Amino acid sequence: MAPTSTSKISLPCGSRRRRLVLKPTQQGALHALFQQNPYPGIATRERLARELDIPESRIQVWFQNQRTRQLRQSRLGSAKSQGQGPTHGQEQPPSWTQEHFTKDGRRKRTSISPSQTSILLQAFEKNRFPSIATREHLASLTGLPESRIQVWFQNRRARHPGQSRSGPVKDMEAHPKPSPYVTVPVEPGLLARVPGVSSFDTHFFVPHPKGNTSSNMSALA
DNA sequence: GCGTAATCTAATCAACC
DNA sequence: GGTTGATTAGATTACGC
Repeated sequence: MAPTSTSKISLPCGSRRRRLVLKPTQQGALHALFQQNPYPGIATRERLARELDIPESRIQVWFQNQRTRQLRQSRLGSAKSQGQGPTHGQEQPPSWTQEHFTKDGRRKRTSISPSQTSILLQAFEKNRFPSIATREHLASLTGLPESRIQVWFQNRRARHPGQSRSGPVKDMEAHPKPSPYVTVPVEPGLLARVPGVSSFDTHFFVPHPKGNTSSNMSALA
């Protein structure tokens, strides 16, 4: 896929969490548990977090990525075996579907107070894609875990697409598969007033013109 | 460069009012 | 039943080695 020239501008450092490098022992433990249950619930994830000294949110992400890897491999394997001779056993087809593993419960629903919501809303209005630094700042302001703030922003973006002016999302059908994000430079000063918006956020990381990128900017004014 | 952690969307489940 | 937090698959980005 040819990347369009405007599809991606690299963000200032600090926009993403620093990448975690797992130790071999941690990798081993995660793999072992994955064999038993690729869908660990919150209790298991928290126990692992304590035992391996890895944040629970990183364990959740590891399992997400690992399921993807596993599925991709098994599909690759079965695609090969269609053209080639069948490969007996060894390769576990994804027989581990979710139903078998949902016993271990979900995280308890986090209740977010009106005052916490108000802080998050203010930050959201200024930046729908907060950096890790901003999320952590918001976490300290609200007392909520950073991972819950990340989820809050995800849900919020999904349910409140843009201030999406009046019209329905319509254009861009000309480009069926737009690049998922573009970044838009923003004056740091505009953000300084907002609690929870750090100086890292000198770019707005916005979805590719579902609406209009420039109108997103005008929302700041 | 590769492998993979991090992030995203969209869809869905489920707790709480 | 509506709202909204939690989880999922899948696609993509970008960083550490």
